[in-house]
Amino acid sequence: MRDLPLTLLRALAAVYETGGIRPAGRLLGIQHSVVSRALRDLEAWLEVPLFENRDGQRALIFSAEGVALSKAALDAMKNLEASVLVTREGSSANSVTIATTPSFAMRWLLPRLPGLTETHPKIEVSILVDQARKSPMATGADLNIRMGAQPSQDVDPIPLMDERVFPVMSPGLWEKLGKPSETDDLLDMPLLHDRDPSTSWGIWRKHVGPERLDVRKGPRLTSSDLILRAAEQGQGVALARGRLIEESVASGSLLRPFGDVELDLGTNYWIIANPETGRRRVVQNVVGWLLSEAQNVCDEAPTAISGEEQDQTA
Amino acid sequence: MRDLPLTLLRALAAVYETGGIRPAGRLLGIQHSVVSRALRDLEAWLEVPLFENRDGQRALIFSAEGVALSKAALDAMKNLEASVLVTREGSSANSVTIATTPSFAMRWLLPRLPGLTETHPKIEVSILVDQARKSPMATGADLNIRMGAQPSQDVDPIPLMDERVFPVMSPGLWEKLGKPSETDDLLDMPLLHDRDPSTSWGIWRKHVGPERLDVRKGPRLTSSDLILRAAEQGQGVALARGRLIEESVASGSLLRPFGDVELDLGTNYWIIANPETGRRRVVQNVVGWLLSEAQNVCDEAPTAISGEEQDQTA
DNA sequence: CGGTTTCGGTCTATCAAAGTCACCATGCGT
DNA sequence: ACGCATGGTGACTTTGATAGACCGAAACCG
Repeated sequence: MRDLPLTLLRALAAVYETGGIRPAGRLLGIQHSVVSRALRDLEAWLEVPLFENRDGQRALIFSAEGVALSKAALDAMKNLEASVLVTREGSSANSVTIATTPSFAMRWLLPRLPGLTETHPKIEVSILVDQARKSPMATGADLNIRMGAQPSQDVDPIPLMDERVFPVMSPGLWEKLGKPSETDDLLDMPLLHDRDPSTSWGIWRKHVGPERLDVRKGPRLTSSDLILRAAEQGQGVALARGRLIEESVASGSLLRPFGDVELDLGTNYWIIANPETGRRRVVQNVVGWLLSEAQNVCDEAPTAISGEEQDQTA
Repeated sequence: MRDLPLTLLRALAAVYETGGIRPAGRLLGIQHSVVSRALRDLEAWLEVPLFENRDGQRALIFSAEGVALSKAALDAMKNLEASVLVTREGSSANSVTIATTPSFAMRWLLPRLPGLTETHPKIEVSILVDQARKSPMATGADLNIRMGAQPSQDVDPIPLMDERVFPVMSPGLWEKLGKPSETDDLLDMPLLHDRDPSTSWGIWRKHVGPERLDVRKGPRLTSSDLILRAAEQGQGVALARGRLIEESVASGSLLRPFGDVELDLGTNYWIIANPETGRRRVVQNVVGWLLSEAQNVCDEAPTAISGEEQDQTA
């Protein structure tokens, strides 16, 4: 611990994140020469080459060790960053920090936040977006919302809501492709792929078909949110989580070419409360609100919307 | 990321780990004054108090935020440290890094390592001890050995071996207590408790009894290894994992007061291979060796020991 | 009670690490 | 050919981490 060259590792993390030395310098707000020197010093200190072509003039290539260490360094930096944020914002008695994935935060949580402010005006919510590469509570957030099958480990998760997936595409692309309406038409469509295994075309093909579907063709993006954006821009068909695209379907930026054909994932969203802070009153209030929000949309109940907004929607 | 005061956070982590400013200074190999200033600067930068009694002269008390941030900082430092170690040692083609818990490394893996060196002389094994607070492969180790129920998440674990737990104690304590032999005698014994839920007396009472057993009395130690050491020193009865105390029972430093009464946990040790490096030949060799070692002791076969050592044991 | 050791806080001066700046060669689009 | 991106390098500057000495307070011990 005492000898860890933290600044050098930070530089490495920045290089890994941005993919270059000058961009890393910009990210860190320092000169690129410092980053360059940092990499050299780090390699000298480790006595292990982190790059393949350190001498060449063109874009650098990470070695296997370089990738591994960079990932770890970036991870550590992100963790620290998140923890610092939580420490800063979580000091108030009425503040609740929720950690979740970018896509869920963007597509489900953020649109509903105003409702929480109305119900509990005093609660200050901080949303912490992470990649869930750490164990659930490592960030120190009060609540953690995770997607996927039940996390079996030590924690006991609260089921938030179920999920189903189905293909979606932009209206523009739909018309361009001749308004397809049968799942067999997927064969001729550009597919958009996700890293999330529960929204993989392989599962869809297995349960719905068509069997001849080639699940390898098409671009493979790293974030569900990116996938949906690509779909909205008409770049292809995405297998979407129903919960995350309610708004896009309602506003017409995405449509379901195959009607109600969908694949049920069962309960797929879980709340994991921080064992240390999760029992606080405010936190429990937020949990209750989350559960009620999930209910509202799960069972129809468009009439269950609180009165104020009806003027605008009407 | 660019503004993270890494050295200050490292100082905080050291203070958290050692419990004091001067000790932290010793740990880091710097003056205590530096640590003191670091804490002050960090609090000023965060605008959040990390300690209750920063002005007082006596041992400092962490605030809630202080504990949370310190944990995160220490965690990040440990991760970085481990990754650096892996990067340094893992650069050879014949090196395999195994990450596991302190107790498993100490009680099962280390004693068997010489055998691996005999079977595969060229393989260089590095053992990385961690606390598993991170997601399985965050350290970059080639193999990860975990205890507990099957880790359901994205990874697909290889079952290593099963486990059973039973009470053990030192021969000295056993005689002192009048050589008890019935599980009901547990009522009058000092119990040693573990953080590991699968070796908690609560589970034992539920499946074996006695029902009146008070599972709260007795010291609560943080590491399985500590528990076993305490038991060997006659400080009480520990609920031990059978796999980890074979040597102690064989050498007579621990005994099983209740004979064969035990609680089966089923498959409880898992190997998780690093998806990036786990397919390397050497790594697969080590996996094979681990599995065969687990077999050797699982089904009797004391005769399966390779010949050399029989002289000494006879 | 005084002696000793430990604790943490604070101050100043110092020195190396981290950073700025300027310049170079290279490759890639136009 | 030109502009603009990429990295690499060397000389200079600044700032932050650090050593070292000193202080007061508390605990321990005879």
